[in-house]
Amino acid sequence: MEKLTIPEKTVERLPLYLRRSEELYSQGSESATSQKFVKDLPGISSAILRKDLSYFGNYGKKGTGYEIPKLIGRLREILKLHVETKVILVGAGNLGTALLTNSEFDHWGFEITSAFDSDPDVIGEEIGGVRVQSSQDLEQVIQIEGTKMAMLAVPANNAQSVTDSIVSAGIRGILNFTPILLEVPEEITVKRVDIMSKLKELNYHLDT
Amino acid sequence: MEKLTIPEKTVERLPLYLRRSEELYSQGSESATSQKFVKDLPGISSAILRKDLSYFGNYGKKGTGYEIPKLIGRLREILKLHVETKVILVGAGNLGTALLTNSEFDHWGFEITSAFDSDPDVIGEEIGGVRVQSSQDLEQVIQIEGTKMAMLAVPANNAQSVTDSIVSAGIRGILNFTPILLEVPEEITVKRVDIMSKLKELNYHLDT
DNA sequence: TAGATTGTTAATCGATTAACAATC
DNA sequence: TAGATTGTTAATCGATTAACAATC
Repeated sequence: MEKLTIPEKTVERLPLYLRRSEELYSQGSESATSQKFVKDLPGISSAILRKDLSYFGNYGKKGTGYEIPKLIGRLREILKLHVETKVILVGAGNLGTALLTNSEFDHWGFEITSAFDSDPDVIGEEIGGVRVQSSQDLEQVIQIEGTKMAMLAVPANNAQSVTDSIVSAGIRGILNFTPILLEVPEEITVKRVDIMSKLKELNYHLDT
Repeated sequence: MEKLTIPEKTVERLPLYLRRSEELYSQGSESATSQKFVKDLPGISSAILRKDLSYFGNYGKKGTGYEIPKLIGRLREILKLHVETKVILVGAGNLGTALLTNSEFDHWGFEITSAFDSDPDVIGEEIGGVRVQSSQDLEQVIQIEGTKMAMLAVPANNAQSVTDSIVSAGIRGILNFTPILLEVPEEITVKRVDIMSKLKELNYHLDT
């Protein structure tokens, strides 16, 4: 069977399409043309929207456009939002607390199953419905739960050692909120949330 | 005078190069070849590093590579880290607090000059050396300070109205931490910190 | 000098856009 | 049917890579 590979750029745009669909729907639109759809999505043309969607099937109606509720359903399927993916959080400081109390995870098919911290004052606290556990139990809990994804919101100086530990316990994907460039085996995927780089790009654009 | 435009992708990689340079330096390296430099920078080849750097001048030495301290200095110049750029923060909740107590801003040439919130319990508090002001004073403070950049860490339902207000007060670049797709005039630049999209991409890679 | 690596050119690759036949 | 827009092809554009002359 031939496996069609979806371009990386397309994968990156899909969540944006879902957000935009939900926005249009909440504004009362039942359908939208590709033109109307990409209005206010900077850098995305109607042609690219049509091409991106066409990788997954024929969702539009020639002459009229796309039915929003149907599109939302399809995008939620493609993005597998009906399956709950377990994620752990390491580091329950201010940022960790913001993540634990963020209601978006649920909407996007994620469940933060456990949170960890090394501060005795924080261990045992319940934040956003999750009880914070000791970092000492990290590896054990990952192995028991079988969790494959982790968010890393610890201080920079702990980032690499925590990474080594969660990777050896079975974590395969890491969302890294620290400024550290983590070293991991090549089969492990790391994505960074890099605020400073984003700010610098913004700054660069304002100057240009 | 001809203005050489730097590719967007190159601009995005520069902060990463600075981080990697500082990492190498802190590990005791005084110099590095392009090969050694891009080790552990996934998706970046030595050729692309050399090409990116060559847009700004000849920083390497043929036969030996790049001198790290010199490279750090050059990158800090290119990225204009010697100039302090003023940024305001709107929303001093958990995420806002994490930003206010993040020491990276200073290192990257940013100063959070003011923070705003609408919660009376938070207004007047000092967080990370910045006193939280009332959102009612937002426009006035922006105009007096002449700030051009803002970070938006407010609840989703306030995001668009706060945006309208800061844009009318003179803000030209926004780093958006909310899930809302902001509508702004086309001369205003918005960048998003989109955690759910990053998690979804990560998730997609683990499945594939 | 001999060995090594940069800076740069030309070739390749992939993604975006323009354009239009198919069709609702 | 007439008008409009999708889905898709071919052309364009831009970014990455391979390769090597220049040179430290």
